[in-house]
Amino acid sequence: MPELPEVEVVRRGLARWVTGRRVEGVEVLHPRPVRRHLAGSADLVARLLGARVDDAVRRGKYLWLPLDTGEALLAHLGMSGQMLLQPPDADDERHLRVRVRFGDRERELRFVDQRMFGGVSVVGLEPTPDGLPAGTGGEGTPSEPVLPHEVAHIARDPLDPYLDAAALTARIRLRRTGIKRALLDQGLVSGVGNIYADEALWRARLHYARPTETLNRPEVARLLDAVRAVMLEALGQGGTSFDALYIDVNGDSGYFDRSLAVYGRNGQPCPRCGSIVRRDPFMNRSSYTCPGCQPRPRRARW
DNA sequence: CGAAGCCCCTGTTCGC
DNA sequence: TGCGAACAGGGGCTTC
Repeated sequence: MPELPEVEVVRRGLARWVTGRRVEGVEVLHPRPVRRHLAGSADLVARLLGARVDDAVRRGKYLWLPLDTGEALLAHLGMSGQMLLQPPDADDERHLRVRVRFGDRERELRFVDQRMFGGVSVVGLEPTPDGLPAGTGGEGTPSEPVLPHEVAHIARDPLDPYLDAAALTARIRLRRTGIKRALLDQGLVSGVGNIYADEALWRARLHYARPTETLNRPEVARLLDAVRAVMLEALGQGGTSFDALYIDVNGDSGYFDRSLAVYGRNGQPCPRCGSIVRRDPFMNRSSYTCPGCQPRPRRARW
């Protein structure tokens, strides 16, 4: 799925366009992507009609549009979700699931999702436990200190200015698991998926199966710096796109895939030491490592 | 509480 | 060419 940088690219595109616009029409074309809206699609439509969008906010891979009704349109892109801003006369996409029309008729918001792991719902907002802004919003302005209940269990992400890095480091070191599993745990730190986990581990020269309790504080700090750095670089290049499944609100691909050191580069040389990158099965997925830079620890855990 | 496995979907690619 | 298996960037839920 799109990970943090890709979702942030989408958030920025939405913030620029939909903020201040009022919903005039909503069409749900498939029930599955609205399954998390338990009251049903008719209720979802009713709550959106006439509402004005006030912002676009993101925490980790979750994205929501606060409305002037006090609720928010919550979205998760899952593995293949897209938020597109299209001219209303553009042909419907093959996997178009939800359409939101605005008063001005210039563009409409389309939720497109092939695999339908993602979805949208209309949710209430509640105060953040710490009273701090919930995540990344606006045009450089902090978001309001409220977030959807559905996002309350999601930790702050590496690009969140209010992330407590010292506390996160301590929590990681208290875990009893492999470091990559910890990185992928959205309740510990959010926004990191398979691609950026592998890239950050490579940059920090750590193997994915390093037991968390064997990492010292500087090692964890180095890893978190690497996560931040790789995400910022990806953001600067519009995110990572392997195919047409991840694109921004205008349908354009990012090009960070050209900068990936190990992810998806099985059999190719490590850009740092030349060793051949390997792919290992990991949690029903894959992990890519450089055997030279990231030797497997004697005591491995995953 | 934390850790780990299962499952939800569709489409493409790969190997036989 | 045909077909089944493997695989694809996630996360909620259940169980232990």
